[in-house]
Parts: sequence; structure tokens; C-alpha cells
Amino acid sequence: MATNSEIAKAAGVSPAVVSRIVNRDASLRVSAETRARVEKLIDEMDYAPNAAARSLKSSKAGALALVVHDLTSPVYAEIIAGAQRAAARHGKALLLGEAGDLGDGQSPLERLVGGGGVDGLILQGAGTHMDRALARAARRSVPVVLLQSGDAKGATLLRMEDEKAGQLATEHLLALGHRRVGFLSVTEGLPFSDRRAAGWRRAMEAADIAPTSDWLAVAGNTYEKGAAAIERLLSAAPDLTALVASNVVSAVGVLARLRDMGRRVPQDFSVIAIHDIALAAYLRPSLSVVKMPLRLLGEEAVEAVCAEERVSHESITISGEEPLLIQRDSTAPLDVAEEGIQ
Amino acid sequence: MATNSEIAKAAGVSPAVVSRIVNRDASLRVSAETRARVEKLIDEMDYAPNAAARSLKSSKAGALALVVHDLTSPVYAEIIAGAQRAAARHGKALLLGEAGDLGDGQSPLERLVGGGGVDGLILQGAGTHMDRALARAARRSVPVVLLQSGDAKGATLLRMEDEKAGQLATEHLLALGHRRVGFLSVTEGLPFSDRRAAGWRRAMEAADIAPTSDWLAVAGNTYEKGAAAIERLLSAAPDLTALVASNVVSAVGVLARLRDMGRRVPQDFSVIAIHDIALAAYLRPSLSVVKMPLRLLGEEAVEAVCAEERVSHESITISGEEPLLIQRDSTAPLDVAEEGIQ
DNA sequence: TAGCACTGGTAAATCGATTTATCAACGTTC
DNA sequence: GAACGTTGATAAATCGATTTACCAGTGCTA
Repeated sequence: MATNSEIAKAAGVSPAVVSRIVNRDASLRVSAETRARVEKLIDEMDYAPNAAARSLKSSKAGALALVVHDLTSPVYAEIIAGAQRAAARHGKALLLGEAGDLGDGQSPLERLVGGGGVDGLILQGAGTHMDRALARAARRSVPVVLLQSGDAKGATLLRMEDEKAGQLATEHLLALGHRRVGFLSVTEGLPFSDRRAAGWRRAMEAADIAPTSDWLAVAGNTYEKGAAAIERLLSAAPDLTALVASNVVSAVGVLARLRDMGRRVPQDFSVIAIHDIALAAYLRPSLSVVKMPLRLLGEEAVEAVCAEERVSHESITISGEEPLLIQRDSTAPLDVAEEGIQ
Repeated sequence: MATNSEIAKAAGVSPAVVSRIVNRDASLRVSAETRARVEKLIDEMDYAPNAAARSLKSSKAGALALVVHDLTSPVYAEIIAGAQRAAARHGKALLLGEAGDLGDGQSPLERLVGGGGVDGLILQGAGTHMDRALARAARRSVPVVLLQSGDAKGATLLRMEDEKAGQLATEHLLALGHRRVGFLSVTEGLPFSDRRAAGWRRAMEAADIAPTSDWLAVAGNTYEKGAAAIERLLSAAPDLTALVASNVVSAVGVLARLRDMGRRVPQDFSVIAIHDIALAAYLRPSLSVVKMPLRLLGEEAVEAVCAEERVSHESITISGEEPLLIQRDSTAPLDVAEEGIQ
């Protein structure tokens, strides 16, 4: 690849001229002929400024990293879309990464982020080793924004109104006449999942219902684990009639297993999940959800990372959009003739 | 952030020593005390080598870019997983990007890739402007591997046995007794989709069936477009009894719409899709598919990009794993009493 | 003719890490 | 005591782009 000086030499000018032409420096005064000559050579010799050199000189990488722990989850699609849009506004490339489980300080991603290879890090963590290592590595050189959970020391923590979402989902089921409403969390101790569980508990208590501990099960974030979890849950608490699922992917597994078990949704059992993903409308039965402002979360995360004045390391709750109930076919009043049919 | 020379000064040594300690240079001879002193300072002062400087000097970015046109598609999950694994083997970070639609030569992603900000580009294109712009930008500085489609000029093109997959899917339906088998393509002119269609046609011809043009429809790659496509297809050719879907996401939309239309799957209508995604097993009915070696594709792509000697710009078909039929509940022999029931 | 502004540039320092060639000091060996 | 090897380092060039400060020449005015 051609370098700046090669172009300069070929054009008979100094590298400064080439650089300033490439960067559209308005304060540059050159004759029209010189400018044309340089531009022609840039084109012919296929010149593009070296990213490393530019970034070294300017201390700007021109990119942001968004690292999640599971790229396959459709939940991230919206976050990414929002982040993408905001990053474009700031003229930055958005690089997605998936956090492995090493976190030994030697992984290429850690080296990159820790060495200022990106201008900021947005981390959707799951409390793993790698998460912590990555956040630590980044913190010493670039702003870090944590999504939904993590140790906010030296970073900005961005959250959503998870408790309200859990509450809203539960209230919907209660309004349909359900009383024995279970809850599927993601992982024990995962902050946003715990907040949703708190919302569930609060709504239940407000309705004078005291859920016992076997009304709650851990379902992870995969189809498979969701399917296994509903089976465990119903064998521990067979008289549940409805369910709030903290993770929408696991809810899809729940629907499949319920059908396999002969429980009809929604006639025999209602299911609602947190987060609206495109798939939810195309399941049969389609899945009722509480929609959260995921896109906004992605946008705000990028804004926070770009605005970072190395000052405001706080914990912020996204409040631009309220959690929104979207009723589809997986929730309904309990069929009173329930036992007779099937 | 501390720099190399700051550490060196603090430790009373030259920057060379610091660099060689950080990089575990085996040929470095230092006293145990000096080494300990430097390592202590590296730790205390939170030193990490600057990514830009290192990459400038070494001409290695330590990262690969994998750019797809739709990050939300679950089909990429497997490709990404494979690429991730292979990248780790090569000590490179894998950065995912989504190609927007600009391609004006000014997008941050183009600048990054064109300026050698990554060591290689793997591009899963859709024939857009941006695809071409990105490939062009990258080609002048780093190796490029195209997945499944694209203009291989100056790049390596990696393909899968799409025709065989299309054929296998069709033969499965024929073996079940179906004769009027439709096909849903992704986009007109998209190479891999066309190859799958060719496989369908070949299998049909081998069975002495001549599909008419209204047995084929374009279904895109979203739930919504799949749903719309099956409706169009069945109004144009109502007597079809089975379908091969080139894109598995659109197939999910197909299943939903079929149920809404009162066509029972598989009793009245069979559906099979190309690519096995985790969701397929958790739909009800679960979705029969032809599994393709997506993970292998991801791995091979990384290998190709890393091995690239600026020589072998060819077109390679992945042949490590054969397309594999996975029969689930969405395909079955046609119910002979079809008209009587429902 | 001095003074001044404008045009069309250039020189050179700088960003931070890497790496090769070199070297001083000290002990060993013959 | 001369030659040599070893240990424990260092000096300085280099990667490529950016940017500030400066400058030579030309034309214009007072």
C-alpha cells in the first residue's frame, strides 16, 4: 500500500499537503492544479491513511467496542441497532465482540481494549471472569459503560427499569385472573434478573399473594434451559397457571416444552416474557411480552461513552421510554372448564 | 495511561528493557532484580502497550473483521462461533461489524479496514453498495475472504455445497411422496440462493417433475417477508403440498402464516429449510432442515485470511462436512385423508 | 521604497513501541 | 597480561500521519 510520503514524492509536494487534502483541511491553501494532481495520485495509487499511524498521532481509534457475552441472543439485536446508529452519528465504527471466558490478561481483545485500540468500551456482562478482566483493562485507558449489571467502580452503569417491567408483566397476568404466577429468572444473582424478580414479588404482594420459593426457577438464557426449567418448575409447583419469564429466549423453550407436556397455551397456562424480539410475533401461539427500550439503551450507551469526561461515573437508569405491555396469544384468562377439555 | 518510557524512567532502565519484558522476549538477559522492579512498576502504574503504536511498528493489528449484512440472523451465530474459535487460535481478536448501506468511502468502517486497522476482512455480503466498497477498501491493504457470494476479484471466495443442500432437501420431500414442491429463494440473483434453487430444480427434474415459474417465490430473510411470501406463493400455486425454504428465518414466518391460514403442518403441508439453527428444534412443529457446515465455514474463513500469501485468490468450496438432513416434525407424508379432517 | 498582506506552500517535531546492533564491565583462561 | 566470553544492558532508527509554526515570493498600497 502506498504511504503518504510516497504520494507526496510522486506529486512533488510535501507530506503535509497530502495529509491536509485527505483530511479536507479548510485552512489549507493550494492551487487548483496541485490539488488535482494530488487527488489523482491518491486515487491511482490507491492511498488510504494508515489507521495505526493516524490513531497513534491523534489518540483516537475511530471505533467503539460493544462486547456482549452471547452474540446469538436476539435480545442484542435491538441494542446493537441503537448503538450502531449512535456510533454513526459520532463518526465511529462499532465493533462487536463476544467475551470468551479466559480473562487471563493475554486475550487479544483485552490487549486491544487495554491499549486504547478503541475509543471506548460498552460491556454487557454476565459477571464472568472475562467481563471483569475486560472492564479492568479498558478502564485504565478508555471510558467504560456497563449495561444492566456489573461493578460500576470507575465506569458508568446504564440500567433499565427492570423492576417496573417485572411488575407490569405480573400485573397483566393478575388482571387476567391468575393468582398462582411463577417466575423464571436468568441466573441467581444477576442484577437485572433480580430486579425483575423484585417487580414480580412486589406485584404479587400488592395482590395479597405470597409466592413460595418453589414458584421461582432459574432458566438461563437458552431454549434448552428454558424447556428444562419449566419442567422442573411445574413438577415442584404443579398448580401454577401462569409464568413471567425474565429471558425471552428461555420463554421460547418454555412454550415448546409446555406443548410437549400437553399443557395448552393460553387455555391452560399463560406465559409472558421480558423483551420484545421479532420472533415473538411469529411463534404460534405468539408470545406476549413487556417491551423494554433496548434500542434506546444502545444509543444511550454510545452517547455516554463518547461524552465521557472522565467524571460522571454514575449509575443511570434509562427513562426515555416506559416498559410497554404487548399482549399476544400466550396470555389469556384461565379456561374455567379447564379440566373437562383436551 | 502510562507509556513505555515512563515505566522505563521510573525503573531506571531503557524502554527496550520494558518492551522486551512485556513481550516475553526470551533473548533478553536481565538480572532478576531488574526484571522484578520493572514488572512491579508495570503493575503499579497500570501499563499496557499502546495498540496503535504497536500496530504501527509491527504492521499487525491483532484483529480480524467479520462483516455481515444482518447481525441479527441466527444463521450467523454458528459462523461467528467457528470464526471466533479459529481467530483465538491465531491470537487475533475477532471484531464483528454490520455493513450499513452507505459505502461512500467515508464510513468509519471503510476507513478502518482500508487503512489496515485489521489484519484481514471476512465479508458476508448481500451484493450491496457497501459490500463492494468495503471489499475494495480492504483489498488494497489486507486479505479479503468473501463468504458465499461476491466478486472474487482479488479476494478468496468461500462457498458451501448449496446445490447439494437444495437437492437433498427436495429429495427428502419427494421421498415422502410429495410431487408439487415449491421453493422460496432469498433474493433474485443472490448466488448461494440461486445455487440452492438449482439443486431443487435438479432433484425435481430427476423425478420427472417440471416446476413452473409460479412454484418459486422470493422470501427475503425475515420472518415477515417469509410470511408474506408463502401467502403469495399459495395464491399463485394453491396445489403445492411442500416447500423448500432457502432461508431458515423466513421459514419460521412461513410456519406461522400457514397456521394462520389453517394449513396444518405437516399433515397438509410440509416445510423444510436450509441451515440448522437452535430455534428450529424449539418451534412447534419443530422444523426439518438441511444442516450446513456453518461453523466450519467460519473457521475456514479465518484460516484463509490468516494464511493468505497474497497469491491464492480462488474460489473454494468447503468440503469438510456434507450437508446433512435433519428430519423433524415439519415434514411428513401427505395425509391421504387430507380433505376429510380439520 | 518601506511596509504589509496574501498565496502557496514546507520543515520538523511528535505520537509510543519495537528491535538490531553495539557496548562497558567483569571474570576466565592460557 | 592479552585475548575472549558472558552478563546486563542501551542507543537510535523506524513505522506513517498529523500539525504548528514558519517562510519565500509576489503584488499592492502609502
